[in-house]
Amino acid sequence: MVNQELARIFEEIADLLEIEGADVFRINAYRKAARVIDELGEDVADVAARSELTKIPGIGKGTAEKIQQYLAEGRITVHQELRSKLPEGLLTLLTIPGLGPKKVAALYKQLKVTTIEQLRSAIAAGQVEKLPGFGAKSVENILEGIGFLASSAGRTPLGIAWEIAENLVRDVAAFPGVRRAEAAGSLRRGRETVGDLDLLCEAKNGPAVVKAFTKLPHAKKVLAAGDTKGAITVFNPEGGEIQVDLRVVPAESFGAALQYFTGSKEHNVRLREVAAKKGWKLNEYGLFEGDRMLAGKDEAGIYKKLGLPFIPPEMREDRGELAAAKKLPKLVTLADIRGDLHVHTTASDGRNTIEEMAAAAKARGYCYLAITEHSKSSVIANGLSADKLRRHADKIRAVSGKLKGITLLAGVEVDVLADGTLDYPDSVLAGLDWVVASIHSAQGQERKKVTARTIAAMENPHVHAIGHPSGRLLGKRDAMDLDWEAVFAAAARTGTALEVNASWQRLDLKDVHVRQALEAGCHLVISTDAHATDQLDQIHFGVITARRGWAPPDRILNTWTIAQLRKWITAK
DNA sequence: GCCGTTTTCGGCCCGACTGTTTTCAGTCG
Repeated sequence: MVNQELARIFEEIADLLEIEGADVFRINAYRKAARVIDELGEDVADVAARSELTKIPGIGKGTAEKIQQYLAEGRITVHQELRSKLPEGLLTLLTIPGLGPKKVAALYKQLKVTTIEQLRSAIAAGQVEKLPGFGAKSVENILEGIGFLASSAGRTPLGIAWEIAENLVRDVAAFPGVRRAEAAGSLRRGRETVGDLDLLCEAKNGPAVVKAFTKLPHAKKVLAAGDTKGAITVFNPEGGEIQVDLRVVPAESFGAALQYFTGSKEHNVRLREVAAKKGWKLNEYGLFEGDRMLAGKDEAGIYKKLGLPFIPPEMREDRGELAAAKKLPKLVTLADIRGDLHVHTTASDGRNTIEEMAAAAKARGYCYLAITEHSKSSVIANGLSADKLRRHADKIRAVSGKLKGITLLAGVEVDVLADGTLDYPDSVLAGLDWVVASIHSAQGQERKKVTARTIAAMENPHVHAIGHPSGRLLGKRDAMDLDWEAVFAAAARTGTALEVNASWQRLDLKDVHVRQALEAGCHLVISTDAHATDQLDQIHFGVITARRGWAPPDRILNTWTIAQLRKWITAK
């Protein structure tokens, strides 16, 4: 948790320095430090204990000292000095769309405005409009920005954003003159939440397409409408509105634009550095040597020309993908998945029967499906008694015997109880083909306890995988305070797979933990935890998350044949 | 403030749109 606190403080230092008008590169260095600490797989205190802080890319002597000061004293001098100079409210003003550091500084210095309320009053009194650099229109925009802030849900979960984007891409593709349309941005990279949607389309007449875009019936507001770019907001089921940007580009630049707008911003900066070293320039129109275009029609051509392999969107996070370019792993794809090893039926809290789930899995082309109901302590989820579970297993096997082309595994999702014991005795678990162990209760226990529980479950020879290992629910419930290094080491040692739960509400393990687990030698299983046939589709989000953790197919159990899978189960 | 198959100093990615401006600053991605 200290990682996130430190990241927030570094971000705050960057924001405050920006208001002060400090050197941009110094500001960016703090932002970079914030990001790498936030994404660091392990506890920054452990890295500090090994005196390896400056080995983290983006952490130099200065930030390392500040991290050490924070670990020792719980404060950072520069941060405190900035906070005593600038009121806290300025950071809130900075979150208003359209209001940046320069304008916030002007509002503070000239009108003593430090809160949104004071800003409203100053606007009402006509003071803001008179400030140099402000005017009637900017005042209007600030008021709209305040309104957007109040109605915005913040970042939107990938699963929700995906559906909105699919519909909009279809709309845009249908505009006259549009040859193709695609979603870019963090959605294409598969980030677990997205801030806004970035769409891209190929067309000759930019202004006409932008006009059609801003006239979409579900456009709530029009934020911008230029010759090649439009921005609107649309209804967001998560609450409020979500911003959607559209860029219109010609065919010869489509790949460059797709690359550019897919980001991440940090990945693009690295890529431009590679281009600059060769004396070239890379922008959203293409890769150029002087005026001569070297690439831009498609993304792959740009990477190739720069001497790099095609880097999949999920890897473009500036997490070492350029440095590793010579030996990038071959990432798992949706087509590699041969089965789902965590689903429920009406026997516990699912909505479909064994037969229905099996038919849906077969329709997806799966070779196997594990039915894993809840265990008896999960009363709310209608968990099964040991007797009911035995009879259910018999039924699963009976149904499996009648099916052609797909094998059903009689499994269970057994609760790991608060004391680390499992919800069924070994004798019951021994009679099953596949056992997922999950924590559903006492998730707020201290680190030592939740870690010991998880490890105890893995040490049971009948447990084959740990379900949704962190227990988080995106935006709703925090992850358990696990000692991840200990968990990964135990998973590798005991030969227990860790689940990448594909439900977009969970995405658990998350991307950085997937990568860390793989480095520790763990095996993974991508499962939907589907409670209905249509939820089997969510496997897609699990695959994306695994790809973001650089997962190759051979380390993911459910890309294997059933024979390989059974061999691995027996080995445990 | 970081970083180094050119460097321990001098770089650090690039462009669109808007609004307030008479040529550009601020914001955003």
